[in-house]
Amino acid sequence: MNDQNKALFQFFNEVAIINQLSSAMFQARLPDGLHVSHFSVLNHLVRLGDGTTPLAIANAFQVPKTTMTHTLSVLEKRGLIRMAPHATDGRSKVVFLTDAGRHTQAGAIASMDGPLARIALDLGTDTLTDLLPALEQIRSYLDDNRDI
Amino acid sequence: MNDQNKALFQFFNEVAIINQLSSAMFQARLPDGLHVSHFSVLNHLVRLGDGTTPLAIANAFQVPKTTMTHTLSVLEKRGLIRMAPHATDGRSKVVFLTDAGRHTQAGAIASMDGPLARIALDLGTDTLTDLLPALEQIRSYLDDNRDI
DNA sequence: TGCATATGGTTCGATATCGTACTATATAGT
DNA sequence: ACTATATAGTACGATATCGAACCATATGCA
Repeated sequence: MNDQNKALFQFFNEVAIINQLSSAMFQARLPDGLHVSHFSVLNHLVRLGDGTTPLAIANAFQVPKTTMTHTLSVLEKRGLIRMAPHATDGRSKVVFLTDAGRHTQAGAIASMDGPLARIALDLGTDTLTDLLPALEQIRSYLDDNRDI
Repeated sequence: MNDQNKALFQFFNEVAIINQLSSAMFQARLPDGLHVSHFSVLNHLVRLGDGTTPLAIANAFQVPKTTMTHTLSVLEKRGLIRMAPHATDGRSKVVFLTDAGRHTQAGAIASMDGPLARIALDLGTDTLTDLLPALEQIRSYLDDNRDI
């Protein structure tokens, strides 16, 4: 492997470690048995709107649909979402947030305010946000080239 | 949550998605039942040297020691590493790569050469490597502030 | 219309990850 | 030396993730 590829490899390695550490940080703030993956779905529904199908959510997170079936069943058992049959497609379902789900999401977001503010203070907001355009470009490229 | 924190939140979100996509890419290149986490340990031992303890490896990857016990047992069953008692500490063990382990790591690295070269071609190497200093700084900060 | 194929979702089995509790050995303080 | 505490590793149980197989409904096409 040449130096160029070594550097690329290191890039993905750094990304993996940052993800590991930041996930642990978020996890520690979530209520009892709520996993980061559960919160992510709640957050997705709040930000982009509910009423979408399980498969659409699975695709948005790049996880197999079986994983999303499991995640949604946990959220439903906890009363944070509600599933209804799809209006026009008999095979499909639609997912709605409950009041409890919105409340849980808001609480979780609020609990992360402190740590994020501290990071901004210590590192400077720009240290992270300056990277956003490039990261979005890379994410979009990888998303469009999953068969690479 | 203010705009600053929203941007920080988005940064970690992009990192998570890139990690998800790149892990899937690596995973697809690994031989049969070898998981990314297994390869990562092999790679760590090759790059930083073997003869270290399970706990040291667990700390390096920020995973619980129970997870590393499991990962190492898989690698040992496959004959990719070998475990020996620690020379001076009776509680501890040391981990060594086998020839098969070195061979597997080299093969996996080689198989990623193609995809990495293609990414370099499509995005430009600098698009990714220019971010490395900032990412290292962020990773190092998070690593030093795990209690945040 | 009828049949082949595609799609949305679940079930099931295998494995990864992780927390709690436990064992064995080391170290510190008296 | 003795005891209390700390540390390295494992056993076990719970949950997350994922692939393969399956069922039900939709869609395309003759």
